Parts: sequence; structure tokens; C-alpha cells
Amino acid sequence: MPAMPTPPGRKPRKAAPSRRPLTQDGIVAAAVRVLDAEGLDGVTMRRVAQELDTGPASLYAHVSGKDELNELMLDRVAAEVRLPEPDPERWQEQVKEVAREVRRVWQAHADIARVSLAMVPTGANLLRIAEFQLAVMSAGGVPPAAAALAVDSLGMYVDAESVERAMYGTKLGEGASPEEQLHTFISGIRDYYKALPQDRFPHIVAMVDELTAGGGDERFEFGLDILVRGIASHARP
Amino acid sequence: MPAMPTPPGRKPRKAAPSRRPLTQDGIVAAAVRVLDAEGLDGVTMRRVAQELDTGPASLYAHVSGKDELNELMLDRVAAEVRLPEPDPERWQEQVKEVAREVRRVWQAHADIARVSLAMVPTGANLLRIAEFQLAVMSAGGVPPAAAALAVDSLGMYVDAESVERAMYGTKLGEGASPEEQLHTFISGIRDYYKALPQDRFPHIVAMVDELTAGGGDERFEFGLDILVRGIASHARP
DNA sequence: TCGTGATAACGAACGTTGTTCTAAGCTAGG
DNA sequence: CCTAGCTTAGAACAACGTTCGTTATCACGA
Repeated sequence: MPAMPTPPGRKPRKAAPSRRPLTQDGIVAAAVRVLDAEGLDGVTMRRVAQELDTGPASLYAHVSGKDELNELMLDRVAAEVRLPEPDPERWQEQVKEVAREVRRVWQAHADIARVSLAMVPTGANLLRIAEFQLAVMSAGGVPPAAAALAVDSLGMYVDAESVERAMYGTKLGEGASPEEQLHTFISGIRDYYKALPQDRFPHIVAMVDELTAGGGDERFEFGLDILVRGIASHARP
Repeated sequence: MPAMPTPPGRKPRKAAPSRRPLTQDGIVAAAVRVLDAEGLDGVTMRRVAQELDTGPASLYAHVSGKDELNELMLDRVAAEVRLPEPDPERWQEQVKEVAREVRRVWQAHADIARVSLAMVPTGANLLRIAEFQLAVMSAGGVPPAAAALAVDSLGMYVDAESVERAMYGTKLGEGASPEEQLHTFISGIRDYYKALPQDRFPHIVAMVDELTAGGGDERFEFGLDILVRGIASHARP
């Protein structure tokens, strides 16, 4: 198709290029909107681009790829985590408070914990949280080596628990309410465990109620309690 | 090319239909072979089918889809976990032994821990491990509710640690040895943390060595110690 | 005021992925 | 020996992340 003059009376190409220019921040904000509405698997380059009325190729000028977009989303969401005023006297309770707060924020944004589990924290908002925990533990008498590894273990625990919890909502249909979903899922598991052969799995069958008990908060709280007790056993008095 | 009569003296279609029929077990075994050689992301329907000299569609007669194949792979691999003879006197040490053993097996099979993290255990070999841990903790005096939640927390910790560990190997190039990969990765993180602004992240910068210390085994052992100490604090004496 | 060059935007396309469709082949039962 | 039902498998579908090459835009020096 050789060069052709544009037909008379035809606009240059597209009607209104009133498109405000793309920015990395705008892209990440759009991605988080999609995340909240459709889950992490719903955050595709195409879907984010669509949210911005453009094509997927346009995003690559501001973001190196999907991985970087994931990390930027996580760090943006991590900004919502509120940290208390450090109080060395209450360091154990404060460590728990921060863990609960991170879990709350992760669960407010669908699957995002999956991203946190699969990366080393480098963003400013994530490091801000780690810094707080290191500070409060150090002030509380936990030796540096123990505090460092404790931050790691705590983060892993919060992430893994949030991932499992989020899974219940996505594996089931999106129809019912979150509590309904959780209950349906748990009942299925309970029935399966109850039907197990008692001679091979006596404890599982006997403890089926304990294994499937707790709305999720109880379970989390218990694991948190275990971790903090273990950490405290390494602190000097 | 319309229907043509087969030339005389020619075998029906393919030279030797010595193709032994597909079985679920054979498919899972092939999938695990691919997993070990190329990682979890390398386990695609096409790749597994290729390993069996067939097409991807043929697998769906024996396996409902990718998710089920993942779970079957995990359970097959879980059969390699060896459990000690239960000894209530040493329950804390035995819980740790099993956790170490599971981690060893997970890490012997690339990314497989990712699957474990994303599902509720239902396979016979996975339940066998949970049954053992419940039994030994119960015999050791841990109350049922605590034991049930402890199994959950322990499993999550082992899975999450294995996933993180496996990630170091896959994010970097596949060229160097595992230790080399780990070292390269850790040094990158250390340099980044060292370059952080000291006024905003004083503890991170000060503890950079502790945060990046431990070949991985130390870190895991420490987290395990924390968890078991916490669990033990719930046991009756 | 007019080019002009760097950069952003984007339509189209490539190579993969999981999965389904549909037709052909094989095997067991009458 | 023939037919019913299951297995096999080639082809195709929709969706994914990413890249290519071209077009449009805008700040700035002549």
C-alpha cells in the first residue's frame, strides 16, 4: 500500500487524543483497582491497559513487565499498613499487632499475598514494616540474629496464611459471601476427613473438629502466639 | 488428501503400535520426571504428553486437568518422606525431624512446594505425615486444639520456606551451581540493603549481615525452633 | 516560527499456555 | 463377526506476556 493522501475532511487519525499521558503511578493504581475487583489472576496486562483505555504494549514504557508491576502493586498496597508508636514495654503485643495489621491489609486486596510470598521485600513501604519490627524487637531485648530471622519467619507466616485464606474465596464460585464461601469449603474438607479410614488415620478422624475449627482468625492468632512465644524465649529478660 | 487405500504390505498406520496404554500413574511419573528436570513451570500438559510420545489431549482421559495433576505429583513425591518410629519422650525433636525431612523432599523436587502451599492436603501420603505429627504431639501432651493448629502452622512454615528457597534457583540463571546461585542472590540483596538511607531504615542497615546470614539451613532451623518452643509452651508437663 | 529529535503510544503479531472438539482407532461383549 | 463404548490424538480456541515497527506528540534550539 503506497503512500496515499488522506481523504479530504478526514481527521488526522483518531478523533480525540485527549488521552492524558500514562504514568507509572496511574498504571499501578489501575492494576490495584483490577486486583480488588477481580483478584490477582484478573490482573493481566491487557486488563490493566483496558482500564486505562489503551493497549497492552503501552504499559511497557513505564513498567518493565508483569513481575515489576506485581511488586509495585504490593508496595502500593503496603502503604496502607499503619504502624503503632513503638513501646518497648509491649514489644510482644506490638509485634502481633503489626502482623494482624499486615494480614488485614493483605486480605483487603484479594490475592496480593501471593506476590509477597514470592519475593524479597525491596519497596520502601515494605521495608518500613520490617524496620519497625526490627526496632521494636531490638528494643525489647531480642538479640540481632534472632530478631532478623524472626522478621523473616513472621513475614512468611502472615503471607502463607493470607494466601491460604484467599484461596478459599477463589477456588469456590464467586457467588456467595466470603463467610458462606469459607463455610462451604470447610464443610467439604470436614466431610472428607470424616470419611477417612479410621485404622490408618485415627488422629485425623478423631480431631476432625479441631482441624477444621476456627473461622480463620483463631487459627491465625494461635500461630502468631506460637511464634511470638518462641521469639520471646530468645530475648534477654 | 482424500481417503487412500493403505498400500499392500504396509502396517495399518504407525509402524509399531507397541504404545503401552496411558495410565494415570504413568502420567504422574512422567510429570515428576519433567518437574525434576525443568521445574514446576516446565511441567506443561504439552511437555508431559511429549514425554509420553503423545499429544496433550490424551492426558485428559486420565486426569481432570492441570490442578489435579499438580496434586497427584505432590502426593507421589510425598511418598518419599520417611517417618521415624514414634517416641513420645522425644516428641519435640521428632516434630522437627519430620519438618526437616519434608523440607528435604520438597527441595529435592524443585518448585513442588508451591503446590503444597496452594492446597489443602487430601492425598494419602500427605495425610500420613499429618497423622504422624498429630499422633506424636498428642502423645507428648499437646492438647488436641493446639496440636491441630500446630500441624497447620508447621506445614505452612515448611512450605513457605521451601518456596522461597526454590525461588532463588529459578529467578537467577540456571547456569551455576545451587550454592553459587544462592550466594549471588544473597549478595545482591545485601548490597541493596547496605545502600538504603540510614536515617529511614537504621535497623535494617545495621543488621544487614544478620538479615542475610545463614545458608538457609540455619534460618530454617531457627524458625523451626521458634515454632516448636511455642507449641511446647502449650503442652501439659 | 519552524523544523527536529527523543520519547510515548499503540495496532498487530508471535509464541505459549490450558482446555475442548471431533473424528478415528481399539477392545471387549453379544 | 459385528457393534458399543472408551481411549487416543490432531486440530483448534481463547487468553496470556511480550516484542516489533510505525505513528503521534511535545519540548526545545535555530
